[in-house]
Amino acid sequence: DARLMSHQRSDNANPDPNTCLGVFGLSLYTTERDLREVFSRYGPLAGVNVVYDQRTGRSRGFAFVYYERIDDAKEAMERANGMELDGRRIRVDYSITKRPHTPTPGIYMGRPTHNGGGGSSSSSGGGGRRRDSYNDRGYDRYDRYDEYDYRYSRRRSPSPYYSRYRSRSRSRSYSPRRY
DNA sequence: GTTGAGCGTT
Repeated sequence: DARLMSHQRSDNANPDPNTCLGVFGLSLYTTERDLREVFSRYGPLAGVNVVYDQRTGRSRGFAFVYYERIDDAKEAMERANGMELDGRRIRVDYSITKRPHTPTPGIYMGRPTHNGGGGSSSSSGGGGRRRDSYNDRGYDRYDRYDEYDYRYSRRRSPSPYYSRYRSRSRSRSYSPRRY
């Protein structure tokens, strides 16, 4: 099939050039500051994010480095890939994902359809909001959340356990006075 | 101060 060779599609092995680089194989002790020092050689950075394990709080051994210019990202990719950092051979590539996922609200994601006119609401909910191929490629689902109405995400009153715990520790902190 | 495949939250 000749068409297979015709144009190269970006997949996980061949991400498209991007201002966001994924850096893998890091030492657990490599910090964002360390990464800044190294990667800012190739151009001004827009940000650095080491990915931490949520439970332990320690580095998961990879990070994302954001450049302001793609050309700098490209150069950094070529020069820093395979370099040794804190005793580890690091792998640098264009990131396939662009951002941390926005924490899932766990609730209704639609917009309230406050139709002022009050007519017959026929096709408001369903399928109309397809964007483009953006979402398919792991680009931001982010913006969608920006339009999100946070009134619906507000939590209910704090759990009874919390208040009990509070009052107990509170009362404990009152040290009984001696005479 | 574990390693080591791996694309994401504080």
